[in-house]
Amino acid sequence: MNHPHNIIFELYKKLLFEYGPQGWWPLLNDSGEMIYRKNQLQRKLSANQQLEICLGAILTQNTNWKNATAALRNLAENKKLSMSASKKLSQAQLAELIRPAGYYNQKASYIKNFLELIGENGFRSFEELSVIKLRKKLLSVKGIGNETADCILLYAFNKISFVVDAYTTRILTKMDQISGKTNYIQVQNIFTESLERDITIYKEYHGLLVAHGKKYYQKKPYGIGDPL
DNA sequence: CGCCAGGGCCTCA
DNA sequence: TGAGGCCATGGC
Repeated sequence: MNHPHNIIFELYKKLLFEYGPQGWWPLLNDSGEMIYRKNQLQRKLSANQQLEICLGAILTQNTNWKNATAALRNLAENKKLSMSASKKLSQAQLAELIRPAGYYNQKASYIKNFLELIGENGFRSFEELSVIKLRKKLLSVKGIGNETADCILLYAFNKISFVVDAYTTRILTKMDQISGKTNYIQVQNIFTESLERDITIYKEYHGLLVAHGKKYYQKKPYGIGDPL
């Protein structure tokens, strides 16, 4: 296998050494705390957990994860984190529950669109689709763009698709690997072409980039004090 | 007070 | 295709 950007795999190893396994995607426990599953990433998710990941991916769009968590907690406390219960909510009821996540009217609409795609048969009917086909279906939903689709693919459907977020772009820009006009797919390709096709690496790498990004790439100018 | 958070859509070139 | 405006709460 070719590794045109060895620096990408080198960065992964450095981040893993620095921060350790991240256990993404986090899930709510019964006490309403977000749990990162560092030692049981391989365990199969329940349908409700798959749904929680999908809704979390939409709720956290351009939004602090704490705010998205508060919205998910509202849904959980009201027993709405299941396909059947969530589909019974009106868009206005949904918007009220997810209010702390911000953009709540837009996101309520986006979530309704997503639930409509999944339909009555739930996630099972999608699991045999190729990652290409499922990605296209997700992108056809109004409210699901590249990053949200890849989060859902990777973490909810366990399909290999690298997630690129704002931190990823900032970190690679600082490393002179991309420029301001490198688009999403181009950044994603840099990772895909540089890494072995290992879903555990994909899951961990995105979590590690976020951990690193939160520490050094929040304030401008980005990357001040980054030791890597 | 201002800035921004684990984006995406629409409009207009 | 891509730049700019818009969506909104909560933390700091």
